[in-house]
Amino acid sequence: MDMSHTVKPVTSFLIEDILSVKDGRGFTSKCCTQRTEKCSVWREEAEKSPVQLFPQETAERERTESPGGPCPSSSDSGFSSPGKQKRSRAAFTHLQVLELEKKFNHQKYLSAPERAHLASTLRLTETQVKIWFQNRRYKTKRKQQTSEICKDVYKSEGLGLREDLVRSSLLSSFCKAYQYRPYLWDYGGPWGPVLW
DNA sequence: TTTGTCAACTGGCAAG
DNA sequence: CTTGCCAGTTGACAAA
Repeated sequence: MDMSHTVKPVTSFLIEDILSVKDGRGFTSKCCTQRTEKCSVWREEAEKSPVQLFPQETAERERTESPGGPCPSSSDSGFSSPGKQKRSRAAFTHLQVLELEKKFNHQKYLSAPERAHLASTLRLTETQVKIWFQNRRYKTKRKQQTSEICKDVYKSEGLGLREDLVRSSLLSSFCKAYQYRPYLWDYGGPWGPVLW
């Protein structure tokens, strides 16, 4: 973990906080409170670089301008409607994902300068790149863990007989289905009464 | 309507 | 104290 280079994060919730915009959950947690205290610093930062004021909106706008072209799945800006604000989820372009994946395959962790460079190259915010790598690492880890669990289950079940084929396919679909829901394994284990 | 995906988020922790 | 990471959750959106 490279901590030698530090970058002030300008996350979307902070910006929303600065602008007194709240999402459904509000910003009352300890973490948010702590970070809200830093808003004066980040407001300054945000004023210096207005492009980061609305990372998601920026990403939306940039998506339409990016070489990959607009992503059909993105239609709302997330900040357009007055009153209750909708949380927006940026959908990165194929090109952006491709480059991110390429970089990820090469290195799992980015230093601040590398992140900044990649962000500017892909016309994303540094926060978006950071979060993407974070999510990507976690996703990889979960997939790996799940596949190992499934492998162990196959082994311990001693599959191979004809009548086990049905169960085998059930196992396959189960392992596939729950690779993104690891917390479901906790209900008495994967073969607990809830599932079987 | 339900389900799957994924960016954005929270909260805790560790490093410097 | 600040920052980034991990683990897990939320919510928007598309596809089935």
